[in-house]
Amino acid sequence: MRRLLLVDCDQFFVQCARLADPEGAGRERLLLVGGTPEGRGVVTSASYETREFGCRSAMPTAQALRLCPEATVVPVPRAMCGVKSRAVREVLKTFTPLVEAASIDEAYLDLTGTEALYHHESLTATARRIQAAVKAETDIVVSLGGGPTRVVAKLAAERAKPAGVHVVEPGGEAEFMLGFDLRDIPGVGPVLAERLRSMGLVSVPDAVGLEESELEGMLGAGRGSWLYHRLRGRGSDVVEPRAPAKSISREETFPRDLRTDEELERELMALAIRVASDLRRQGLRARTVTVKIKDGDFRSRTASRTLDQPLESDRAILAIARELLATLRKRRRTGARLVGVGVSHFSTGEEGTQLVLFDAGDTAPALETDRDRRLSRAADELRERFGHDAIRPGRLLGDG
DNA sequence: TCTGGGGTCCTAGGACCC
DNA sequence: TCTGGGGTCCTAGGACCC
Repeated sequence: MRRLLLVDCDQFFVQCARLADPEGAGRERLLLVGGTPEGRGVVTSASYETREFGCRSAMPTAQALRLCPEATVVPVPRAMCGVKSRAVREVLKTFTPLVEAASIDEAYLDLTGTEALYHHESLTATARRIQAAVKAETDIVVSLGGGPTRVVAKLAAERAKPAGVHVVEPGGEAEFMLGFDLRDIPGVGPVLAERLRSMGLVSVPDAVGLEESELEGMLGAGRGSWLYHRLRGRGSDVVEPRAPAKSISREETFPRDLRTDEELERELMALAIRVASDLRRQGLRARTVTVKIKDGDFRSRTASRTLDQPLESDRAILAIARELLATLRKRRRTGARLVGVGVSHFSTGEEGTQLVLFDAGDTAPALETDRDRRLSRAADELRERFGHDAIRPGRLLGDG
């Protein structure tokens, strides 16, 4: 039986916004982070005070403002969020080497085997010391949940908020789970929750009496068995460092739907260049390029292409992206609210070079040449020295 | 008043190879 | 000449998380 903790920052973006601007956002009790009053953005984090009015994260900001007209809206303080996220993680690492950053504001800790080190204090006592240390060293308020599995630790942290600690003792998982709705279980989203509700199942007690085979019959073997164990607080208890990223993508929702191919291509270019430069900054090349479009009616479509040769240059990645956008637009040409570009199937720069060497005898022309790569790297250097606006797309792409 | 941006994982069908 | 099964890769879509 493992001893896991989930450390979760309370209203993380709100805390960061207040720390970033003590005289402004720092004085606002009714604070919404993310989006704008007029635009299409949503709330990333709503202060506890605005939640009294019904404001929630992921809610359109305009809607949140109608619920709470006195609220102040500020943009996500990205830099401060990065600084505080890393700072919190550093504090956590002083308690155990087994720290898994699950997201920007959450981390799992495995304290199994630290009992002697911590003089056999309770997990609750350790959690309180961690909470105090994080506050003292980073000024960030966290809540902690403890339990033998990740799902139990996660739900315990929800129960602990705000600024609390809740530890579920070994053997107490099943009973603890009875206090939740199915929708609260991580992995049960809106779609599955609605499907369960249509079968008369809303809370954990509604479903916990069903046999595993019954749930499998209702949801399919995989999901049914998965849910059967989740209902009892069973699941993974593995805490390990996050694997390296598998994809990089950038997307943008426009203030108004774009109707023409020309407008969309212009946005696509900016996004492709951002993706490509982020890719190079991480020393990677990518074999797959994906373009995503979300039409005005919210239908989302993707097109992707995987190549033998891994790419890193602005020119090559944009060329593929353009082709994919044309495919999507040919299939359905209607107003688009969003376009996005992503890359995946990474190799490191070194591996990429190897592959290109092997392909040297191939008759197919290389999609990306050394000249493309040199141009892109030169653009990276200019950006580094003079800022993002120093580069004009024409020059950057080598056709100017 | 509609509904962000950055990710991960899963599924399912078809191509292709052995 | 007809038949098949398994494994892997690719593509598209979608659920889900924070």
